[in-house]
Amino acid sequence: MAPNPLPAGFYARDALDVAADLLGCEVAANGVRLRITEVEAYRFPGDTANHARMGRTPRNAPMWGPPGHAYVYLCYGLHRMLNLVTGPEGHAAAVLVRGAELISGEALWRARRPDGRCDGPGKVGAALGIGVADSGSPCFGGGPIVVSAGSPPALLLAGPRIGIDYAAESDRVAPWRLADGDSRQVGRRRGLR
DNA sequence: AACACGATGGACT
DNA sequence: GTCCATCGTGTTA
Repeated sequence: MAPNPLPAGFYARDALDVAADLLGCEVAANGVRLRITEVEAYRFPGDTANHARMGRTPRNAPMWGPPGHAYVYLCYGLHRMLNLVTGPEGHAAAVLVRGAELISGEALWRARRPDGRCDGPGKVGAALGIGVADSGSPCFGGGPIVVSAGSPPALLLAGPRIGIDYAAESDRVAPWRLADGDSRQVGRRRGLR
């Protein structure tokens, strides 16, 4: 029997623990394969930065569904952001993929990211060529986005999240953004340690 | 039906 | 550091 590509319990734990496990994992879509270098946990309940904080809506519906699925949304009318849904069904937590390094698919990567940068969530979405139509699809086989095991970082950094000024102070300062300290594909290093 | 705004990125000072 | 493109979404009326 083939090993389950989704490790038992991998997505049944707190989003912050899953975020740490996702660092170094690989994500592939539309001909490009990347290694995840920066992530951000959106916990549930009680996280005032979480898109699901006000309850279920058509957009955030995948967050309330089973773990191991994608939640993709359009930000600022321009950027497609990739999240991986965590926790059991009904637990609307997710991990935002904020940065990644190229593994393969260089031609497409160059076409989508001419400057070679992939140190922000909108850039990751662009590099993978994903769209909101991919929201809700499975991420461990059978879907357009596939996540698999990779090489974990030797140096793990943690720091406050970015771009959530609307959230409560406690949620803004919480070190729920994680990064591979040895990677160049990491956004604002300010606050990471 | 109208409206305010964003889990950003890129250009610019 | 500042400015703002761009449009789907959620809220309010």
